[in-house]
Amino acid sequence: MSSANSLAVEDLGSAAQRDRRKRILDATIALASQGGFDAVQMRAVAERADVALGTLYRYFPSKIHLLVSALQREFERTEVALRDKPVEGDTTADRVINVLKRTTRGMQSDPKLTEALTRAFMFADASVAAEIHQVGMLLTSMLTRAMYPEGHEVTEDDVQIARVIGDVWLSALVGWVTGRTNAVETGQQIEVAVKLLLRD
Amino acid sequence: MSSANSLAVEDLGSAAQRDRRKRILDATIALASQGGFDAVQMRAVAERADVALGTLYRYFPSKIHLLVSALQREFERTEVALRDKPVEGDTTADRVINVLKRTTRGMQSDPKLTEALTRAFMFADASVAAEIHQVGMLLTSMLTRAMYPEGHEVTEDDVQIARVIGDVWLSALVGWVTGRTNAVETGQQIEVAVKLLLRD
DNA sequence: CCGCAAAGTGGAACGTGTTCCTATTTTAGC
DNA sequence: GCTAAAATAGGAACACGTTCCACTTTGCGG
Repeated sequence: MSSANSLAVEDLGSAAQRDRRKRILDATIALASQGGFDAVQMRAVAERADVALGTLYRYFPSKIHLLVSALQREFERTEVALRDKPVEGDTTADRVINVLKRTTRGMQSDPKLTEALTRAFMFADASVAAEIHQVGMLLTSMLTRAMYPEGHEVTEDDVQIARVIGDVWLSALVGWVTGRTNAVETGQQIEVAVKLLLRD
Repeated sequence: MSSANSLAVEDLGSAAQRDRRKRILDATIALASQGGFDAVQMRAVAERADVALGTLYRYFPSKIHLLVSALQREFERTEVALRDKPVEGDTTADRVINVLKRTTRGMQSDPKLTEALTRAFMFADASVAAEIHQVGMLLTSMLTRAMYPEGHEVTEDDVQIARVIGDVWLSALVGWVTGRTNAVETGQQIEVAVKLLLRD
């Protein structure tokens, strides 16, 4: 189970190792941001991160692991940023829509990067389940936090609704990434779904 | 726009060409069914379809196009089968759930094939937009037909709801394909979403 | 400080998707 | 039926993800 996973930050003992990991993810983001999924080439990442190819594979066992881990780091940063700026909006639906639109806008401001991360996420197979699960939990918790003001209890139903919304958001993102929908339509799609799901 | 698309059946003049196309898609399905996405290797498909590699690429410009076109053909067959057997169920939600569960069961009976087709669908980039769009339309129309008995007018709102349901179904399928959820959970996920979305 | 196990380096090598090129076969128009 | 164009065959070649190996460096327990 754990043999094929990416090395998480907590697993890394020395500062040099944490730094290597950071350099690798930075290089990944930079290349993705510039040329999308195809531009994230393992040799290029290794070179840019000043790391041997074998080392890169020691930290991240595949290109997909690498990109999903990069997504995870970005998402964690987004979540921290959200914690600082509590969500505005009077109703549950409004707050959720605001969170999603803010996040979506952020991603749309760097289309190539979003394309790379989204496609990696969707292409991931069972070996990336652990990393994918992490991202899914982050997304769900971002949404449930938006649904309720501080301290409110979150029921199992709420989690299910959040998951459904997360699913729709992902599908909308995929549609946008693949050029089937534009930014406006993506926003509408999310709004429709949230309003339908949170109309109480 | 059209330069990079797969050759559709309508584009093919001669019977020999239609037959080649069919052989290629048959080979694709067979290989996918047996070994999943990775087993669908272009050389293997070409050999099994008794076609040169160059010819394969002339019919389908990439592995993704090939698999998405195979998905499209399978989906069209599913839709035809559904037309014959009208959906049972008293409420809108029941009918939609039945259609989706029936389709999902069909896919789960051939996990490798489903894995191959689903991953191709999710990995597709902008160059496959046309084929993807076709599949999306098929799915939406399957759902709207399930929502209403014959002849009822379908509003824009209905289409939007159908799209949201389709999104959730796809995400659920991806979760199942990647081993994050099992068959039961997948069914529940769909049921939850449909009940939330069609509760009027 | 030594010695050794773990981690990292540099690069060759392999598999599979994709491209390309040259013959050969099929098709269509006359 | 003949010929030019299009389609197909057969296969070499290339790109990039991935694996592997021999060597060097790092870090740590004694």
